[in-house]
Amino acid sequence: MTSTPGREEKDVFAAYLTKNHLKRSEQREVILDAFLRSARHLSVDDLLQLVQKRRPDIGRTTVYRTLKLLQAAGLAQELELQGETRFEREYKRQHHDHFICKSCGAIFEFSSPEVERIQDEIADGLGFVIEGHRHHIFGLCRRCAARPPRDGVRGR
Amino acid sequence: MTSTPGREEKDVFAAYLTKNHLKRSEQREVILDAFLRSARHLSVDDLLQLVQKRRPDIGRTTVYRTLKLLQAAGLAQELELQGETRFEREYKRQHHDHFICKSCGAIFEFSSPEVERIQDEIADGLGFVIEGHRHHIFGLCRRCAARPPRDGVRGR
DNA sequence: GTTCCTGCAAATCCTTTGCAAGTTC
DNA sequence: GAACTTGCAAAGGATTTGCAGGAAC
Repeated sequence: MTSTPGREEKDVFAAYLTKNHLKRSEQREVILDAFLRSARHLSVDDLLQLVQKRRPDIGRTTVYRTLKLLQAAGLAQELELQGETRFEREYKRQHHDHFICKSCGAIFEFSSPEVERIQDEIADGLGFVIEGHRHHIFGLCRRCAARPPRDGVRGR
Repeated sequence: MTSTPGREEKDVFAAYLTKNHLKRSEQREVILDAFLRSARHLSVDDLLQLVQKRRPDIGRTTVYRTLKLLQAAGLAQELELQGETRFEREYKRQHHDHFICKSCGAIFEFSSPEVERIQDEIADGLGFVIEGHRHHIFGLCRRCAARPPRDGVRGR
């Protein structure tokens, strides 16, 4: 019966810290909170900006370090999209993959149990044990496909 | 009727250079040749070493620059595998994706028309125009899955 | 009080760029 | 000779690390 949004993740993080003899801090709380409230797929800079709106004194280094912790705690996942590093929430989220629009930078998520199944079959054939996968499709989203291409437009 | 291995690629490269008012050079030939003879999935360092076996005076910068040309000419493709940048041959190769063994670093290729088809269907549903995709599966290869895990062993 | 955190500056790593000298056309 | 290439050193961008001072336990 969690009520506050992100409550569960915050508990998980607290437990992670305790278990590893680490300490809670104002900074870590602000960073986690910003991460949880944020849109998906943030860059380190995106997150830093969000964080600094509330606490301008929090440094980039701390954001990097906290993101590592969040990953270790299973709350965040790193993504390499078109050469850019991004982070998204991971906790209790269904596995999914990404479409990336090369024109406007929009990111769409999708998932396909069928693809997962085929993957498993192929892996079995090779005797390969799957731990994870990344499946990125890039191209043009509906809007950009409809729109006449404008050079050099590459949003985030 | 090409006979020399890589003959075709070399011709393509020569044509690319001519078409773009670029010049041939000993260095570019050595680098392309090393690239074509090499195993798949080389890092810049791998390639540099191969090249320097024959011509120790060729610099890293030139390898970077030549790889850009090879990509532009459609001969090489860049791959981001587990945070490492690698290059593989692209010319007239069937599209394929990769399994990466996290323990020994081995890379296996696979392809699945079925997965491609499902992808297309999903993209259609979103009105998305696919330009390409990257599908990486990581886990343990047959040998490493059978072997007791040894800490810290992470080959290339 | 001890251990852990934080922010800064400095260090790394990978890749690109400026430039003077050498090559190719 | 004009235009392009090369290798070096320096610059860049992203991320990590050393360290002294500050906070949590």
